[in-house]
Amino acid sequence: MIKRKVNNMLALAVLSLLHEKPMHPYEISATMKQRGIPDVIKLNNGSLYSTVESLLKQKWIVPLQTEREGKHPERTIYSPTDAGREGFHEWLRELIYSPVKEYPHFPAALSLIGHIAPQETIQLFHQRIGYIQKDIVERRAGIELVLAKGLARIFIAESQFIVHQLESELNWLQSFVRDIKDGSMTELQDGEQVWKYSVPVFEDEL
Amino acid sequence: MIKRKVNNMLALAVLSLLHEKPMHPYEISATMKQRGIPDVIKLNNGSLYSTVESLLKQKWIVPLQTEREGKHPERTIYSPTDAGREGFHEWLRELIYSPVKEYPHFPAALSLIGHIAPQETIQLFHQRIGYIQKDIVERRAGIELVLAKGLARIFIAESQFIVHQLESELNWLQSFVRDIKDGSMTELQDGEQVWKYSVPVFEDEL
DNA sequence: CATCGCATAGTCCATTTCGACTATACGAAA
DNA sequence: TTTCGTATAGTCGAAATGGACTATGCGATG
Repeated sequence: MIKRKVNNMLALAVLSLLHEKPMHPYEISATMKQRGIPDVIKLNNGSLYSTVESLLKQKWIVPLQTEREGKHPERTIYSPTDAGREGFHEWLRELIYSPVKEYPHFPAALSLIGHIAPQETIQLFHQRIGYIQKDIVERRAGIELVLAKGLARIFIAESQFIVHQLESELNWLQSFVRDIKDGSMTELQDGEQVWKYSVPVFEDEL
Repeated sequence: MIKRKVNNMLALAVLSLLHEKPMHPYEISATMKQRGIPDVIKLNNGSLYSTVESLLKQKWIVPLQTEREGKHPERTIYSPTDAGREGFHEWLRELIYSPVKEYPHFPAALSLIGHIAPQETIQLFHQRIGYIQKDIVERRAGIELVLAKGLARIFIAESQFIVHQLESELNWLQSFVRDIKDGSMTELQDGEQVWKYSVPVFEDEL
């Protein structure tokens, strides 16, 4: 995995938009919102302007012109350089073919699940299941809407992927709840259901 | 979703360890490595010390004593406060029941897949499939090893979840490749396979 | 006709994060 | 005996991030 200087997804999105047409940062931001990019790439003002700054430093974009309208602040319109276009494509390819190490919160929390009693765990899982189900329904509706407008399937690849992964998570959550309930992971201690070998500390103490 | 002051997973892991026994930061780091925590929570030196600093500021931990050995730097041993223990449990519960908005790289890249030609996309997907398959095999082996040592299933919940999600991704990748190959998403243009409605820019230009 | 809210366009700065660096101790190899 | 690698324990500074803030224009609404 190459060590990239500019290495945040927002920069990738910026490049992809400038690829289409030169814009000033605010227009970039507006266009992103309109296209729903903030659903998959975190967007906020501060980061955007500082990202544009780094792209500039790396010479992946150049200011094309600056203009002003009324007494609004000056707007600088940027355009990608050849290096920027190439860098964008290579980066995008790499993101597709090579999985990146990431640290989602849920598995991290799962690794500490021993700190929560089995019965409460079941409750918490049920709540999560509810949220995920709702999310799936909403995303599916969004997909239907887009397809109804006649847009090509290529534009909803990411949504379909996300829904697919959510469904998979749902299945896992439900099967884990079943496993807790059937008692293979717990035992009775002083009239309470506890995990077998509850928390790592017990190993040290034995 | 509550706005937490200390809000990085490393802090959660620190609390979970101090929960077991007071330690100095270096011992925390070493214990984490030994337990494989860096697989699910990003660990690096700088972050660890600054995380401990914030936990201290929030009064979730307190220095218990400081000692020194030879001419090594002084070691400060920390212990969780009552607020720390409570905060830890509440935080952990919340992470289980409530899905957090996250921004994994792959869906972000997928949303820009229109910038890559269908044939190359197939190639890139095949590479990714290879990496994922390898990852699954390795993780499965790791799980077998842990179970062989007689550790309870509760300790590998996160690994099983991750493998489950990887398998799901694998299925999606393979089905997407099939969809590209069967031609429903592409069309012939000047003798080349291109996406139907290749890149958003074309819409504007029509 | 005043003002309320939203769109426009961006700045500022406190934290966080990350990686490189410092510096000692200590056993094994050359 | 020097030197090399590794473990111990942590510091430092550049860069990224996030959110609050500034300031104007402009249409709708009471």
